[in-house]
Amino acid sequence: MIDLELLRKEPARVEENLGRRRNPEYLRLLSEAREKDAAWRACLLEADGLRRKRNELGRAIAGARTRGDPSETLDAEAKSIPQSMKEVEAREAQLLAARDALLLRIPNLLDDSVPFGKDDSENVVVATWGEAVAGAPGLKPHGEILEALGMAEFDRAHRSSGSGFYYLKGPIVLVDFALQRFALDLLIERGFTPVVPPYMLRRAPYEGVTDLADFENVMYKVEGEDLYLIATSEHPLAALYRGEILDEDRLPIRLAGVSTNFRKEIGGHGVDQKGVFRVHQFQKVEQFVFCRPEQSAAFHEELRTNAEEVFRRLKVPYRVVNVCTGDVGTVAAKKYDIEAWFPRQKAYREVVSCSNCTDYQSRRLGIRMGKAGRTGKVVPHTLNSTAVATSRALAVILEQYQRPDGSVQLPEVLRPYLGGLRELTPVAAS
RNA sequence: GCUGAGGUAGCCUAGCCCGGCAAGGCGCCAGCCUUGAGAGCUGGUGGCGGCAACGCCACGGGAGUUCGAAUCUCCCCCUCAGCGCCA
Repeated sequence: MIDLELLRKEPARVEENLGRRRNPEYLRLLSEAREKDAAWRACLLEADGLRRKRNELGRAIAGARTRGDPSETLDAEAKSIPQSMKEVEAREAQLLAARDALLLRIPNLLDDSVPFGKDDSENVVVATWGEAVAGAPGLKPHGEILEALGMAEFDRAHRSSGSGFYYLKGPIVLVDFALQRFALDLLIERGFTPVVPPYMLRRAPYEGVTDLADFENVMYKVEGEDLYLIATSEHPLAALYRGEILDEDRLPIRLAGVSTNFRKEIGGHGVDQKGVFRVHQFQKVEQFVFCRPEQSAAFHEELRTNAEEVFRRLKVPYRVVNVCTGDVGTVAAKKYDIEAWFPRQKAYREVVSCSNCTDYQSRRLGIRMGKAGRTGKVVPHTLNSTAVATSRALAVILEQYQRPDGSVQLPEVLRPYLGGLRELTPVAAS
């Protein structure tokens, strides 16, 4: 949620910023929210006046009765108030609810450094690492390799659970866990506290962390319960301190979330329909930070550096893009994507998303910061970034490290976590 | 799932039976005192609206009764404890 005070004081600035998202709907929401706010304030004044009168009369009646001198005139006058109050108070509540509902649908304000553009084709490359070398002609898609190795069941998973699901079997499971542990150790070394969060959240906290449209498009809802399966551990981590005042002396808070993530909508189908690149369920180690407002730009770079380090150590070439205004999403003020080089597809594809959400999530979640024992009005900033999503990392490793004979070498950096396993070779079919 | 106890300001608590301006403590801030810190003493302390004077609001949420609800009635939510079930 954007800052209401800012909207009142500098509406032109807010409007200009929202305009950069090139969606006229947002400007409409904005002007409507301003109208409702003004109407609400006028209505509040009116209601306050009535309440004042009621309180004064109430006190007069109580006083008269204490003196043993009840007044019928006062009683009669007091009786006439509730009727008019009912109407005004209903209008006031309705205006406030309408304003807040509008505010919840307005996206975050964009950072000035976000490039202007219509969609992901206009994202701006800000860094590249490693050499993007096209793979040999015989390279197989990662899903085919997994099946050939006997380490995945796609057809059976599609029958048991539907498309977008998979069984991983055998040594590839160890690689999945190794990736998570490798990323987690790297983050712990850099001051992050590992966290296994709830994999389901109630609706109210969930509305604090995400775009309302996600509820229909992205999230799985548990039938008969007020619970949603998490789409990323970012969400329960953001909700961890909902409604609390963070002690500013204990900021920043660096958390490393480890979870399975569930997503209903998984995007278009392409070359790698069979595989783990786009799936309804995957493991991820996530970076999350609560910090002072003035620090968030620096932390955004820190999270990006950590994520880059994961892929450098895996020796997977990548590039970093500054995601443009049309592609940045509702919650983020600025977002970097890291795109790994897939040598068979001869393309860079997204493996990491790294966002500075500024005060948007904190404000929706009612999180403030302050000194111990005092109430804070300052709203802390939140940031999140993938460290590693194993589905995507496995996909790129299976392409990058594939050998002509169909076996797959494993990244050296994972060896401490693999108990002597150095390569993937076919296992007996079952 | 059953039974019980609860939800009051940044935190902890009283008030509820019996309706009439929400009391106290901790913490925090300021002043006094002190070589300094602490202690002690005094005052202050949340949100919203308003240029301001000031007003209103705030007792989990909603509805009702009433001139007036933390307090009475109804519905709902959440937390904790015990029991049950369970990897």
